[in-house]
Amino acid sequence: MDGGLQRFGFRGALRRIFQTVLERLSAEGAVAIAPEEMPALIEQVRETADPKFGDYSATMAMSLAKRSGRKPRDVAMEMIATLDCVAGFSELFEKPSEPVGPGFINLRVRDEAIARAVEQAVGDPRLGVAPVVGPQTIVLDYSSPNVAKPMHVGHIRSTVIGDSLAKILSFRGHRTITDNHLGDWGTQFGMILWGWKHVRNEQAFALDPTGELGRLYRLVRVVVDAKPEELEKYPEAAAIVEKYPGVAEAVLAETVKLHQGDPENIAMWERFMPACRLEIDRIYARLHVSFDHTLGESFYQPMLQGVVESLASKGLATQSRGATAVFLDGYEAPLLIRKADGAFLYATTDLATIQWRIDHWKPDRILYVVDHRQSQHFQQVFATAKAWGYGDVKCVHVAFGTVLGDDGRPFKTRAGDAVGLEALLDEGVDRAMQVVNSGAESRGGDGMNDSSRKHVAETVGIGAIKYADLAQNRTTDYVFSFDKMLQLTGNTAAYMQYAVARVEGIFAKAGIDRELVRQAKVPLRFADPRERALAITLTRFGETLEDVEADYRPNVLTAWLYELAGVYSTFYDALPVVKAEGDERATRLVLCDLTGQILRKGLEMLGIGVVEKM
RNA sequence: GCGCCCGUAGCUCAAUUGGAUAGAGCAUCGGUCUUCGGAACCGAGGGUUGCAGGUUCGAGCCCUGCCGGGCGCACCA
Repeated sequence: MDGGLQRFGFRGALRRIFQTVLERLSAEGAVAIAPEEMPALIEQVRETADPKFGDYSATMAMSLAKRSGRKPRDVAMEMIATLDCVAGFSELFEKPSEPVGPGFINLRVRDEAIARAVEQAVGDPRLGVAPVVGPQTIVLDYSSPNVAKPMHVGHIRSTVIGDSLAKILSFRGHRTITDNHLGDWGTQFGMILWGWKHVRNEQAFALDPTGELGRLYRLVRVVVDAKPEELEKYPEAAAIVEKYPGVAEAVLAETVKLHQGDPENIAMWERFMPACRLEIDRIYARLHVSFDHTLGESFYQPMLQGVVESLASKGLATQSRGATAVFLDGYEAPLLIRKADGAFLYATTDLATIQWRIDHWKPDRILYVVDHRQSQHFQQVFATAKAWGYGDVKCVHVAFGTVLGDDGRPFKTRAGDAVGLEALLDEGVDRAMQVVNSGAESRGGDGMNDSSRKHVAETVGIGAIKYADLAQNRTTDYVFSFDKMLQLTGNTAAYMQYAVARVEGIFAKAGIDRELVRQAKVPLRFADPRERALAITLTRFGETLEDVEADYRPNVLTAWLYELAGVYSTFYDALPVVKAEGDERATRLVLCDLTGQILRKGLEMLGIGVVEKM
């Protein structure tokens, strides 16, 4: 017996132990606890803020004491007395003598239990991470670029965060379905259609299809949206306004025709789409991001009429000012699902998408990794879906902030356009190459040839861009800075990639077979506190992933990996590994190997590559 | 006007969702070591968490009111 360690990890096992303790206290009438309160209470078992308090602490005695009118320390004392009686407790933890302060119960994991956990993890494909209790089917909707316009810096967050969450949830044991909900059917396509019909450049299209489509999109958008004074800056657009009065209406009319199946517009759409798809696929390939499905807005087009009719038949949708609208309590503006001119809106598509996903995939959850500016939209869509009868699925808007430039303003080029994603990746790789070269020079050359340097620069450059985004709490805006993200110290991709190369380099350099290290089955002993500190950190990988899922925040994982790298550095700096002997050497080699495996796996789940030499 | 989000060290960010002395990196200053990959390690200074109240054993986190910033609010996505 391992006290449930392999199924739940230390924290999970301890939470179950405390649940038993609380149930017993409740049954004895010491404190009344309703079953539905239990999850929140046992979550009060967590890692200590400071190692001097032990490894885990439980704080629920203090809140429970208040309601039962007893002294917090008395309740804590009673809980401590009960701990012994719970199966598995004494195998894993040392018994605390008494509560600390107002009623903290501090717990220390037995060294032997840590050793067993590390021994088990080092040869385990899951690295000791317990699979989630109660796996679910989770749809992740992310990236979702608009195919009519080039991908820009704004798409990086959704793509990178979504990709990472999918990998993490999947490793946890959930069934994940990733779906790229392409914007391939909206008004922006009406702009391209109108532009193509009136001001196209066939030659340019033949050479660079998406370049020409992008030009048309930008041009027509200016024509439609720009204020008179802005038009002065765009003579070409001004000329079009002059020549074609009523362009705005004409653009919308093209969209309506597309939506109603006009053969000419459909044919153009079908002609343009392949080039648009190739363009974005090239970027995904470079980011190493892929999707299980790419069902764009157009996929749901045949269902939209039915969505509106269904909502109307249930009395949810009504006619208002010529449009079809869903009025919801608590919102001033209704959710519009059909325009007065007959065209459908993205709310309509979003509702059809929920319906389709539920019908075909039966998900427990749908996550939308989308810009925070759309939070009201999603609130209304989710509320409408629920009223419509699709309330069983848990829809979550995983929102994130805006990418800002060094000046704190939204990240734009000097001309005021959004920064193209591809150019951004190129610059990141170029700068990484400079870092790689200067590092090689300072060491007097390192034997890397051009192609391997190129590979390292690509891995480090792309990794830096992704990591900088993932390392930041997604809810806040973030300042994009190449200088910061490419630093070699601190919480950056390069530092983490270097950490992996350094850890794993030990084995190659010393000619040690890692498989033998894993299979040696030598009982681990921790003679030095730095060995123990590293070992217990290694056992918390699963807890970290659990916490990532709780709030869909990859930065929880980056922070923990960085902490692990730091704990490892302290260990490695102070204690010889290869030069050690006997059990000491065996113990330290296992710790190094597992550190390398976990850092590598962690970066993999962030979508970040590693290199052997850098 | 209504609604949502944000305000933490000089700068960029954390803070286990109400827990213990608010932590990192950069920058500044000091120290270690005959390099198992020094792109290292150890340490110091630096904070009235925008302001003022409130709730309680305990508040950066919850409530109220201000100040400052961002975003959204009927036919774009």
